Amino acid sequence: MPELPEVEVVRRGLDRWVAHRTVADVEVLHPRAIRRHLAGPEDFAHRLQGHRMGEPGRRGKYLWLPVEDTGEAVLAHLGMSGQLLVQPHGAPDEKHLRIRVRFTDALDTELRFVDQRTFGGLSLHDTTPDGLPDVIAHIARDPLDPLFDDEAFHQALRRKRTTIKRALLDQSLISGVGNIYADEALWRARIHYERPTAGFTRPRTFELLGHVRDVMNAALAVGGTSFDSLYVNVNGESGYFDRSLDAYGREGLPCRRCATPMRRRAWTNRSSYFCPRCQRAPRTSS
DNA sequence: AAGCTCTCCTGATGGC
DNA sequence: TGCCATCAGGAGAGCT
Repeated sequence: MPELPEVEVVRRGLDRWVAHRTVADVEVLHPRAIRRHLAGPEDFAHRLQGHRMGEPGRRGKYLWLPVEDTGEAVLAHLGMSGQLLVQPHGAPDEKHLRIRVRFTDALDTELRFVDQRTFGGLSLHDTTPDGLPDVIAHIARDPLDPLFDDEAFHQALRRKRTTIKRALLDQSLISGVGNIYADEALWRARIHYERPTAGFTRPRTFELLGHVRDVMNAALAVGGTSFDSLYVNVNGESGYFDRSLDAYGREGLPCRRCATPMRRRAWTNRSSYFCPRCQRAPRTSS
């Protein structure tokens, strides 16, 4: 599941293989992949044709390619299973190929959006003066953004009447964190996912943010190492980081700190993985 | 009105 | 073997 580190690896791939190329034509093979572009597939293709792509940006799990001369940007979200692949023209179509972008240059590669579960998609939007696509103005800065405000995040936690994992997944408070990295950071910080945010002390918040950044940087270090290999990491896979996970998916396996069997709990139509000894439940929850 | 639940989608997997 | 249920989950719509 692509979260911030995986999306950042994709952004680097786009920067290397797609930036500064001019679009020749766009083929939309599945309408759902373009549903956030309300004007439809023909409009999407027409607005890109003949225009040069700028350098890709990212905020949280969103990434975008500016269109150099129109003030618009192609916004991409990978959803659960989306991939952006740079492939040779002759490569066979992937089973779940949704959108193909060809370029005018002589490089023998095209950009492909492939997505099995079609939660992701591409769309075109105007950009705000700071270059952000206008539809993601509500998405908070992510923890790897130098302008992320730790103190403001702490104050927001104090104001909320919710629990910490919900807050970590709330993209308007902090972006880029999904189910996997939330569980990983909480395990590292020894915090139970149902702990109320209102009781967080400043040191506790700052420590948690440190763990969020550490686990994301560790994933980037692994997934980002080979992004210059054309067909490997331009695609949103997390590289080999899944071998390094301490919490996610480890139900029944010994906690890497205290050897207590890890647990999985149903939580908001998904799962939370945690160590029942290192991450004690708050009194209010059972 | 903030906070929570529901829904979209497809393929892998497991039970009977 | 076939059929149905379950699970994976990001994010926004919609409900309370």
